[in-house]
Amino acid sequence: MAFASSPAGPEVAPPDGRQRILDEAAALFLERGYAATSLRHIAAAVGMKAGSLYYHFESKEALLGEILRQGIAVMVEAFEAAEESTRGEPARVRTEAHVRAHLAALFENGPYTAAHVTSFRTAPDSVVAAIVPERDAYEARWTALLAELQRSGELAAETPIGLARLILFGAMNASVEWFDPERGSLDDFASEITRQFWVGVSAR
Amino acid sequence: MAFASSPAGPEVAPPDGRQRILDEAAALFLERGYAATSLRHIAAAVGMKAGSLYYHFESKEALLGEILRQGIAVMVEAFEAAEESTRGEPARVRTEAHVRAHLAALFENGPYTAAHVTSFRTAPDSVVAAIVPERDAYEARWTALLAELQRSGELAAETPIGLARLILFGAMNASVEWFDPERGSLDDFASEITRQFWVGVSAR
DNA sequence: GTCTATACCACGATAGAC
DNA sequence: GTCTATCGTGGTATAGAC
Repeated sequence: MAFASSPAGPEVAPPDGRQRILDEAAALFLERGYAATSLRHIAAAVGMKAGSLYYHFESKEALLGEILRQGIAVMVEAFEAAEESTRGEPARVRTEAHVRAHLAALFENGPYTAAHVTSFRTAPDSVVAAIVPERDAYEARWTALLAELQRSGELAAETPIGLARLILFGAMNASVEWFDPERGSLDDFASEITRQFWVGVSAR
Repeated sequence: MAFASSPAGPEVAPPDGRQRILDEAAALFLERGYAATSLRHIAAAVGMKAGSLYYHFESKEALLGEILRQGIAVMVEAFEAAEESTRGEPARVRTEAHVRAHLAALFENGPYTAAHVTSFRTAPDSVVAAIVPERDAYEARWTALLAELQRSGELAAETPIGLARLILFGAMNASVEWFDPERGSLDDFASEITRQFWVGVSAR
């Protein structure tokens, strides 16, 4: 309804052409994996023939590269929004906001971030090499956040930041394998993962 | 040396035939993914031709199925060893032993468990269906362990067991993407992941 | 138990019409 | 911007010699 009754704005128009292909390809890469998804399959999902894809992308690898990059962009955007909305808040509140933002990137803002997380490890070397710097930059933001919380004395001084980030990322990213946003609340999930990360599971 | 100087026993002999193929295939599936690994590639790693693989396996999918099953078997064995060696110990000690056992399955007992973890999500439906019961059984053991620790009052009563298990599994399994057993100590890693799971990262 | 040879198919990619 | 048609390659799988 919003689309039919509102003037055609770039933010509500259904994606077409290039972006439409990326949307369908990201969803298929997420569901079946990059290597198992053929260009004919992607083209069929978009409603065109395989050869036509080459008007928009120079190769299947280039298509994957673009998806991986957009997956990072979505994460970075979510991170920055969490930064701004929680400046000056206590460490645990900020952490939960960032966890919620990362989960939103995985489950609420299109298939790009989830496709990135599931496809990165086995992506062709040349594709990986091109996006490693952007990935590192995102990870560095998290490391900086945790270091800041540690400096403020709210995060335990003995906790190794690098390992803590990897453990938290692991817990969050692995949820693409089992979390279904239709059946569970992302807010509740973000809250619980933050609670376990922050104070653990022991009775005290 | 152990091999050359000791009588040929089944436990030290290098694998041959069927198991040798499984070893190489599991390593390749782990490294490059199932769909991206061809039978010709596997055969070359073993030192034979692709057609010869069909003497040992009826299809590529059957080969994957066997690898996924062995991946579970390795986890189950490690779990049971941890059970027996820590009966009656405090909750945190038992938890750490089981975390260490799961990590050993991932990094020290061949590529089967790691290949399972990385290949399961995008494995063909028929292959997945056949091993789901065994997977569920392994997960049920962990759920039972955590429930027992909760009944004993050492694990917080308000912690949802199912979610705690998924978060812990996520943190452990995701480490196949970054942990290198040649560079880091698995004992230290198991200890730190258990500490974070158990008491969290907050300064208190 | 492994080989050679090959069938058959789907893949990524290109050329040129429209 | 999408189509049809096709190229060359490499995929899984099979048959039969050794």
